[in-house]
Parts: sequence; C-alpha cells; structure tokens
Amino acid sequence: MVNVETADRERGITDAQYAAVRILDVPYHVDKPYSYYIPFSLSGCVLSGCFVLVPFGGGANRRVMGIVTETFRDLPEGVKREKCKPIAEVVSDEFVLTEELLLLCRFLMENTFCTYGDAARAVIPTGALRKLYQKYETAKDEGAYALYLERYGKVDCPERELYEGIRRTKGVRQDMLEKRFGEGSRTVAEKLLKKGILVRKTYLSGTENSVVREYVKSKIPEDALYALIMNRKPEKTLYHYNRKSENYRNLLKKIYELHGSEISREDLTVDDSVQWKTVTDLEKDGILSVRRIKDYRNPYAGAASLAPPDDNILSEEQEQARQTLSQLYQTGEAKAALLHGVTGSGKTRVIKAMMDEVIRDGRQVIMLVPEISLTPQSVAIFCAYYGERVAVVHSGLSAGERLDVWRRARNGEVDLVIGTRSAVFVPFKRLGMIVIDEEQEHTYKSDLSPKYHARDAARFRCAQNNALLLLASATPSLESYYKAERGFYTLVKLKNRYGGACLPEVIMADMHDSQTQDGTPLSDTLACAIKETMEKGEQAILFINRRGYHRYIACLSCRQPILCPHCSVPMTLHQRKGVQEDGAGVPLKTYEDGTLTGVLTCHYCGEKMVPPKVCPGCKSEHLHAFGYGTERAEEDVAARFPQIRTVRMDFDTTQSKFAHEEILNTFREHKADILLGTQMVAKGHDFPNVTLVGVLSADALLFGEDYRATEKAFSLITQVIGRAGRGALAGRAIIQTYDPDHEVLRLAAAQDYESFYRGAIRMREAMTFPPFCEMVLFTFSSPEEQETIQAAQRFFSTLTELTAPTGEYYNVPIILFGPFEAQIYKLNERYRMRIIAKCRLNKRTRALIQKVMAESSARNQKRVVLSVDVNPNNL
DNA sequence: GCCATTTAGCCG
DNA sequence: GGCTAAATGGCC
Repeated sequence: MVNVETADRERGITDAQYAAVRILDVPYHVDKPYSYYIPFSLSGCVLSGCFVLVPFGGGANRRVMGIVTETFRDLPEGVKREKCKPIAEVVSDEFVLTEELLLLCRFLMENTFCTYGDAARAVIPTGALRKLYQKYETAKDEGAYALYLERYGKVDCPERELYEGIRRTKGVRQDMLEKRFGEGSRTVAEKLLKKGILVRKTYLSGTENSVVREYVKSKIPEDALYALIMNRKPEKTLYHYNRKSENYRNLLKKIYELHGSEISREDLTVDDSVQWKTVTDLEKDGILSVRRIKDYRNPYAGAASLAPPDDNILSEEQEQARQTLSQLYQTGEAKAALLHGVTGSGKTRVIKAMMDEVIRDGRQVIMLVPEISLTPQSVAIFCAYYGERVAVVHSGLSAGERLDVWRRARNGEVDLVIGTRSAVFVPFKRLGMIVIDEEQEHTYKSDLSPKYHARDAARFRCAQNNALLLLASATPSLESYYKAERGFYTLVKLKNRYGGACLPEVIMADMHDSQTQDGTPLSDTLACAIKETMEKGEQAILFINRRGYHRYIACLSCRQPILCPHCSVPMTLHQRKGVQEDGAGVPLKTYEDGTLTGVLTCHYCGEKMVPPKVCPGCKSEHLHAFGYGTERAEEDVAARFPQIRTVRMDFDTTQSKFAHEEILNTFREHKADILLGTQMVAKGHDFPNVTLVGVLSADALLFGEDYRATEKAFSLITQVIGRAGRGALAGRAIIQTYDPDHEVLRLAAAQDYESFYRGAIRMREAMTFPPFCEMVLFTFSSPEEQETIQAAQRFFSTLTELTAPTGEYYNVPIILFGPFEAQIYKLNERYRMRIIAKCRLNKRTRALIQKVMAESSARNQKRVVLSVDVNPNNL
C-alpha cells in the first residue's frame, strides 16, 4: 500500500496568504512569476512545488495550469492587492516538486532559455499532470437566456439548433463541437460566446494514473457461503441470493476453497473460467469483498531473481581508483570526478563499489547510461545486487511505469535509478551520487525544448545535495577532460585492461589498394581476416556508420539527388525488411532492368516514397543509386561468404520492442558469426569470443561537417576497436580508409586518448570553439518564408545594436554569425533561418539574450517559432 | 497563448 | 450604425 509522503506538506508556511505562480504554457515574454492569493478554502494546501489551476488573462472562465514557486505572508512589492486573483484549485497532491527540483527548474530555464513551464514539464514525468479541456455551456444568468429568446428563440436557425443541442447535452467539449454539431458550428458557438449566451469553461480531466491491484475474498461466513453453493438459502435470509447462472456457482466454489484467504484478480481469472463481471456483481450483492490497492508496475521485477555475481574483488588499479573516489565522497561536499579508463578496464566494477558505499551511507544514486546500454544484460548485474531497491527508466516504459518509478524514488523505496537522460530528474530526497556512464555520448543532450544537457543538470543537483558527480568514459568529451585538466574535476585513470587482456592489434586497409573499385564495402584485407576468424570459430563485429542500403538516388544527367518534398534533403533508399514491413503499405517496385527497388525514406521527417522512374528535374531516365549503408554491407558479406550467419543491428532492425536484445542474444549465443551495424554495435557490449572488428568506412566518419566530427570519429573507432579481444583470445581490428595516415585514425588505433586530446583541444582554442566559448544557436521557423527571414533579421539587428559600443550591453563579448539559411532550409513544410552566437554564458550575457528573446517573442507572428540550442549536437 | 481592445475597411 | 478582420497590449 502506498502512503503518499506527507512530510513535504510540512515545509509550507501554513499561514501563507499569497503564492508566486509560474504559468506552464505561456510564450517567452509572458513567463514571469505572478502573485495570487490563497483562498480560505485552500489555506494550508498551497505549498511551493504544487501544481495549481489559476485564472489567467481576460477570459472570465479561463483557467490555466501553473506551478507554485514560493508562498508568502505579504504581497511582494509592486503588486497591488486588488489585482490579485485567487488560486482556483490544487491540481495534484502527489506530484509535487521538492525545493531542490524547483531550483533545478530555474537553473534549466536560465541555462537553456526556455520558459519555467517548459523546465517544469521536463522535470515531472509525462502523464503526471492532469490535462485541461474546455467546454461550451449555456450561460446560466437570466439576461443571457432572455437575449437568446429574443434573438434566436423564435425561428429555426443554426444558432437556435446549437443552443438547444448544447442545453440538452449539458455542454459540449470544445474538441467535440464540430464532430457533434457539424462544420461551421465553431463559428456559431464563438458568436454566441461573444454575446454571452454561451460560456466556455475549463475543466480538469482524468485522475491520477496508477495501477490498482484487486484482491477478492468472501464477505460472509464459510457456512453461509457453503449454503449458497448448495443452492440453499441460509437460514437467516440475509443474503438475497438470486443469481442462478453456473458462473456464479463456479466462482463461489473457488472462493470457498480458499477458506477465507484472499485471491488476486489475476489468479482468479487466469484460466478464463471466471469473468470479472461476476465478481463485481457478487460484490454488489454483499457476498464478496474486493480490496483495491494502488500498486507499482515493475517491468524489471523478474530480473531481481538472478543470483548476484560474487567476483566483486577489485584489481589493484581499480581499488586505487575506488579509494580516490571514496575520499571525494567522504568529504561530504559537492565534488566531481572523471573516471577515464581504457575499453575493458572494468569501470563498471569501480562504479558498483562506489554505489555500495553511497547506499550503505543511506543515500541514493542515479546512474545515467546511453539508451543503447540499457539492455537487460547490462542492467541485470545491478538488479541482481540491489533487487527491489533498483528502478530502471528507458524509452520503452509506458507513462504509467515512469510515474511509478517517480513515486517509488520519492517514497524512499529505491536506492538506485538507472536510466537515460531524463532519469537525472528523479526526486530522491538524499541524493548521494550521480554517475554518467559514457559521458561523451551526445544522447545526454536533449534535442527537444528544453535543450538541456543531462551533465549540467547532474552537476547542479550534485551541488545542491553535496553529492558526488562521477563521469565515466574511455573517450571523455573534450569539455570534461578540459575541466579535469583545469582541476574542476578530479581525474581518475584506469590504464590497463582488466584480467590481463591486451588491446587489439590494428591494421589499416588502404582502399586505394583494394581490388574492388566499384564501391564494394569489403576490402580483400578485411575479407581475408573474416575468413580466418570464421575458420577458428570466432566472431566478428563490422561497423558502418550509415543505415539503409544505398545512400541516395541521383540523376546522371543533371547530377541532382532525389530530395524529400518536405525537407530538401536527399532521400535514402531502403530495401528489405524493417522498412518494407512498417512502410504502411508502400508497395515494392521492381524496374524492368531490375536495378532500383525498395523505398525512399527521408531520415529527417520519415516521408516514404517509391523511387521515381525519371528524374523529377530533367526527366532523364538515367537514375543511379550511390553510396552504401548497413544493408548493402550485409548483402555483400552474404554474397562473398554464403555460409556465414550475419545479424544486422541498426535503427531499422531495432524498432520492435525486444529486437535489440534478441539480436545481441543471437550473437552472444553464437547463433550468428558476424554482428554488423551502425554505432549501436560499438557500445559497451562484452563479447569474449569476438576477435575481429572491421570499420568499413572510416572516412565517412572523419569528414562530417560538425566541428566535433573528428572527436566523434575518434570516440567511435576507439570504442568499436575495444570490442575485440576482451576475453582470453587476442583481438585485431581492421580500419578501411582512403587515408591510412590520418592522425585521428592512428591515435584511435593506438587507443591514445591523451595525444588525441592535446591536438583536438589546441584546435578548439585556436578556432574559439567550446569549451573556450559557448555556441548559442537560434533557429527561426515558420511556414511563411518572408516571416521567417524578417524575424531572424530583426533579432540579429537587435542583438547587434545592444552589443555595439553605444548599446546597453556594449561590454558583453559576443561574436555573431548570420542570419543564414539552415542546412536543411525547408523541414516539414517550415522555412528555417539561423543565427549563431559565440559567447560566454554569464549572468550578463544571459540577460542580453533573454531580453532579445522576449522582444522577439512579443513582436513576432505566432506562426514564427524560435528555438534556442546552447552547444547543439548538430549544426 | 488567449482574450479584450482598438483600428481600419466595407456595406447598406 | 453594424459587422468583420487585422494589429496591439496585458496577463498577478
């Protein structure tokens, strides 16, 4: 049984008269604290962190959702008492933000330039808040009715029809109006609304979402129950038993056999012999009692039954790392450490040891991992150790399951939460440590508003809680390593592979020398190595950083690729399962010459189409497919080695719920010889039998347009190479490239992070890139091209003026670029213009940006959307 | 973001 | 005068 924590109530000032409220869904320039008074009926119920319903704006019945950020006895200065409206309702008494999480919202708002409401919505799990809906109703006052009778009451007209309809049904939901009363009824309703004949009111929908478990037992004495089953009325005819059907008797027999003990709904209805309806009928009759309790959904409950591994003895190097971290933790102050260990050095063991220490100390741990490493295998070890005291959050969870994790964490029922980005917000009361595994992963940066970085949120929370922030990686981000170098983080190193395994030997395969000049993915060097590996009964991983079959289709005459009609990016040609099956009935088409089959897909908006026969631009029939991806590679391997079993892992083959896990299991159990896929194959898996790793197209990685392309290439190549030779067998890796002397490839091959870092950080400094500045990307978008351009231009000139020598912010150092068209100018039927600012994000810079954004938000057409991204993942 | 208010334009 | 559509300003 869940007891809603009541301790939080006590932190509110019970005699508070006023509350500062942030409205959740307001545009940027309206986002500020508003003062409301707490009506007598709610006194003591309105506490900071509560979600509330308040009247806002001109509309008489308009109610909006807000969050209380503060309560006080006296009104703040500058607010007139008579302007204050009362809080209408408290929306949730369960999902209340702690003071710390309120501060975190503020932090997110200031650092990602979102509204307070956006931040609050990010911090609270989706589905925690009830939704608002509007209803049209007839006005109840006499005057309105009189007016209606006078104007519309006597003749047949749409107004009368609508009014009578709404009166009959006691109001209609706004979103149902046109369905119920036909098109155009909206206009009529708005007209009657203006005249005051109809009113629109806001209501809260639904109730809080949680699972109810039901347990059934007999409510009457055993002998009476027996009598009923025997179809005799008990002597004292207390129970008006008039159910004759066999169903009821069967059910009663089952209950009788329990001799007074309870049975759960699941157990009772397991073989379909009992309908739940029968149970509730007998409950109404007063014969059965049903106990209903709120419970949690725990999809990982089964994993806890695994026996905990007992080899938790640390190597000397690991033990040293643990001691350093332990000392940091024991200071009781906010500290941060970067655990830098080569692939296979056993970082997880050190992390696990630290978790033990923190949990023993009565505090809680959050561990962030990239989505990809959230497979049951990698989570199992923690589940085995901590059993019911661990909760896992990943993208596959339902909204309800997420809510339950939140509840359990809040109620102190778990000590450890493992999860992706958003898990950084779980409401632990005594947070002792946040671990970020593979801290350089770009998935820790959100690409939806608020575009926060989980690492920053984690740092803030650790500071608030005097907790330890532990970043772990084989290839740390330059930003973090730089901080470690400057002494902001303690650097802890693991230089050796655990258990005496060696780093793999790396061979560069120069594609110039390869016999195959037709774009075939496999060089002879790699093909030979695959053959040898297979002969020894060992396994291989092949990495290619592009999904799909061919990259794109282009016209040989006019050289134009086929672009997505919505997004102006080249569409990618897909073949075979994955795309076909979910391709919503798109038929596969084969041309007479058999060359182009499959489905063209836009990787940005998901648009699918059959490849055209002629070039849409010049009508030429000479269309040709270029490039290759995972599907083509898979096919080539199959053609070359028909006997080899290959599993492919990329976005397309991992769409269904357990696909990801199944693929890895197939490979782990050696039911496949080769695992081939995109960057998913590079991450954190531990396959002792893998002795060969192939990087099929290293060049495609190196020459990305982003300033972090080489960093990403280094990281991916280092990681994927690290998959080889993790067990007793020695491993090797083959990198296919047209540039075998490339320094980044050389350093990745040697797993020499330090040298790579030196070179890369020098470049960053010379070019003024993070961590030597912040990059702030402003993107304006609108379906109207001119609107977009104007909005961007005005924004740019305001920024320029304010930071000019004569401007208010003359002393803010900032370098501005733009406005220019986004790389993908038209995306999803919206035109997009960009401005980039390089600056230092201090208080003053933030004030400048906030000011310009507020102005822009107030001035622009509402179709124009401004999105801000600090240090974006992709430029 | 929505609503109320203002303003301009059009009609009979 | 009466209506509608488009710009403007406040929201506690």
